[in-house]
Parts: sequence; structure tokens; C-alpha cells
Amino acid sequence: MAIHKKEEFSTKEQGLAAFAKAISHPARIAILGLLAKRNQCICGEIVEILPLAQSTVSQHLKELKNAGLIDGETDGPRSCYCINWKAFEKFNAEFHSLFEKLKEANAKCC
Amino acid sequence: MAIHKKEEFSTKEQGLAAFAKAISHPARIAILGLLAKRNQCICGEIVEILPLAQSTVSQHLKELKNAGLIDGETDGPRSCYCINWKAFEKFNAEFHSLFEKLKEANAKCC
DNA sequence: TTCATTTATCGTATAAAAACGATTAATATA
DNA sequence: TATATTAATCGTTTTTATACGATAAATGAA
Repeated sequence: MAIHKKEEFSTKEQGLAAFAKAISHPARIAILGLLAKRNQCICGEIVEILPLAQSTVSQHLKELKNAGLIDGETDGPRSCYCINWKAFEKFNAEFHSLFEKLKEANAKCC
Repeated sequence: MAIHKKEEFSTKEQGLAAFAKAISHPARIAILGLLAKRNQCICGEIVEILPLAQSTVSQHLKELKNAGLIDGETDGPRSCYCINWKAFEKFNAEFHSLFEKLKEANAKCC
């Protein structure tokens, strides 16, 4: 029980699901919104704005980074993050190809 | 600890995160793809195709329904599901308004 | 060099998700 | 009416996610 079977699905399905999972928490949505607005942010700035502890924010940043949605580089003792728009574009395209095109096909048949 | 703080974020952030969560498992992505392709499906058809037990599929269907992404109605002893395209359109629009517009703003400033 | 600042990581606790088998409820069919 | 079919729900187990405080690591400043 609880043996996860995610590997048994297609690569595309897994990739899209992983992307969705990365943005499946409001804190991570908020972080992405912040980064988009300001172009880049220091970890500390995000901690000041979000209602979460520093360690928790760091954890969310790590997940976004692992998913490839943001890039981070160190700037002295600080860490500077920014959105990886290329990755966003890629996932957006996948999302479209999986649903929008099917929607069109659906509209034609009914 | 583990007191979830999702409520402390904006309604829009929570809504988008909830949508993302609903599609954050490859099984649910696969279900949506199936429904889009066939227009509608009986639960049993989905169980035949997915590598998951009937109870597990039922659970995933329930989550998709709770998120508003699919509709289901009983047809005798069977349950027939289909995609709620309106909900999809709504979330797609929200996704765009949160990121695509910001992306444009971002492109202008840099 | 010592101390302050910043952030990542560790350890831990609790909650939620994922999966299954077994059971129940509802509808068809014999 | 009795039986089979279908799908939802229940109970349980395991894994993963969320959150925090405390600590460690790394850099910059005094």
C-alpha cells in the first residue's frame, strides 16, 4: 500500500503533474508573483513578506528551484532568486498541447 | 507545527494553488486526457486503462470533481464523467492573469 | 580574527496524500 | 425475488508535504 505508481504514467503526464505540484501551494504562487513583479528577490525579502518562517520559505524556494521554475545564485551571504521564464514557457506549452488542443477536437465532434 | 497557513494567502493564490493541486498527479492528468478525448467516460473504463485499483481511481475522480474540473452523473449503476470546460477556462485565465501579464511587464522593464 | 548577518540544512512533529482490500449501496438482470 | 454488476465509501498503511526551531555554513564588517 502507498507504493506510488507515478512512474507508470507517461513522461508528459509526469512532467505536467510535477509542474502543477510545484505551484500547488499558495506560498509558492506568491513567491513566483513576487519574483515576477520585482524581477529578482533576496530570500530575506520574501521572508519579510510571507507569513512563514525563514526555514519554511527556504524549503519552498528549494522546491521551486528543483522543479526548474526559478534560478538562484548567491550574492555574498545572500541568495538571489529569479523566475526561469523558459521553463514557464515550456510548461505552458505542454499544458496547451494537452488540453487546449483536445478542447478544440472536443468542440468539433460535439 | 504543521498548522497549515494556506488561508493567510490571497483568494486568487489559493484558488490557483487548489487547481494546480488537482492536476498535480499523473493519474488525474491521464483521467482528464481520457475525458477530453472521449468526451465522457464511465468510471469502469478509466479503471481498465489506468494501472490503479478501482477504489483509487474513484478517489482521484472525487478529487477532480471536488475541484470542479469534472462533472459526474449516475447512469444506472454506472457513473459517467466529463470535463467541465468552463472551470478549465476560468483557471486558464487566472493563470494567464497572474503570470503572462507579469511576464510582459517583466520584459518591458529589462 | 572575531562577530554579525544571511540562508541552507537538520531534526522533528503533525497533517495530508496515495494506494489497496473489503464492504456497502444502488441498480440491472435472470 | 435472488443474483450479478458497478461504483462509492470505510478502514488501514505508508509515504510525502508542511511547518517550525535550532544549528551550521558562508560571507562581510569591525
